[in-house]
Amino acid sequence: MTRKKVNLEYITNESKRKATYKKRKSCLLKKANEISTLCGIQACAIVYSHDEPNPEVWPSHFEVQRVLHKFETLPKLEKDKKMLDQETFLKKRINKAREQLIKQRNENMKKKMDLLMFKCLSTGTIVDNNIDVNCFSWVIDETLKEVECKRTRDQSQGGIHVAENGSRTLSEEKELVDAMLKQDWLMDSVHSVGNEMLHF
Amino acid sequence: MTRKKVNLEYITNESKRKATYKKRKSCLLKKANEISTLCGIQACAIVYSHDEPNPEVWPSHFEVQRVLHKFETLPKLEKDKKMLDQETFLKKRINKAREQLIKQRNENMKKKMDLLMFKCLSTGTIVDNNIDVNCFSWVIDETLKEVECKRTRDQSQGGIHVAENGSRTLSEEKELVDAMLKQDWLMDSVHSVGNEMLHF
DNA sequence: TATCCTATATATAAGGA
DNA sequence: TTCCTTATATATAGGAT
Repeated sequence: MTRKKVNLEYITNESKRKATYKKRKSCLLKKANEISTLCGIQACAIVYSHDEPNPEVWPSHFEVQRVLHKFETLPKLEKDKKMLDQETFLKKRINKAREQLIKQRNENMKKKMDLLMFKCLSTGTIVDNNIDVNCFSWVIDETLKEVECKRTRDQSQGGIHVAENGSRTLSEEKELVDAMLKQDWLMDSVHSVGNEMLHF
Repeated sequence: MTRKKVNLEYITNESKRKATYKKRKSCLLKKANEISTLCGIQACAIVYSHDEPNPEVWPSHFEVQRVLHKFETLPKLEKDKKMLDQETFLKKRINKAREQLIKQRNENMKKKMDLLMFKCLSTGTIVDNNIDVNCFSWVIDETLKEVECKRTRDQSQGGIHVAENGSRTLSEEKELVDAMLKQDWLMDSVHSVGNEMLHF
């Protein structure tokens, strides 16, 4: 996921896949070690490689067995509850992503309107006919309020400043949406929620 | 490990520990998902939190059980072999670190000698009495060879160039060694190898 | 193949809101 | 508490060796 943003999908090139496997396995086990030490918890990981019948385990076979035993002896009811873990996990991710998207759309709309407003001010004409007039006038009102507010507070003339808020451009937003729709593991895993994604 | 380089040790502050746990667990499971998808392998992770009797699992309870079953039914002999996994893993890390250290010591020695040599050339006297004369003269010989070689190849005069090879300074090397000795999880886990570390 | 390098993408500790 | 933000530390893809 560097030098090039890699898609989350099976790597067909074998040597590339193996190289990725090695690096990532190493880091994964390191991370497992870190969370276990830092937070003082029990954890284990089991990772199978393609060409070996035996998995690589962390932190040790013995410890894995200990954790597994604990896991296996959970009451059945608890187990059923835990069956939903992945779905819950993914739902959370999706909801978060959706909220971020909405937030950014709003930011972009605001930015677009701001831009349009200043164009109008400088050219004296409406440049774009495809605008939501209500929204546009709302932005203008808000901007006027801000200006008035600032003027009152400062008791000074200061010009109109457009906040540099780091919001994304429209093309960046499009990329974000595309990227989200490509998240197969989100899509495939939670069908009920996945369908909603299409309405983004 | 950002804003401040965090030591790999139990976080005593409870709220901080919980926050770290949540973040890291999320990332760990994400990573598990990624390696599984990218490399098309089976993997699972089980993480216990302090305040919950049930662990968080990835990718699902069902899949975890499938992987576990595969794991549990390994022939006993194979299991014993796998008992050594963590030790093997750590040994590899230690060996790699040791090799890097040796390499850098050599580079530093060479650099030191280079520096000394040019000081001698410019001042006309030996500045440092605590040198390994054999090593020093070897470096001089090597340098002379390089110069001769270059001259022969280029048939041009070109001055003596010291390669900018990015090797570390002596104080940086010391920091590296200190950092290595602080790696508790390396030290504590492999006693037999750990003792050798002290002789670095 | 294995290792090293390095430009980017991610993860994440602190510090607010 | 949970969510954001931001400055840094890590992870890691693609190349070079």
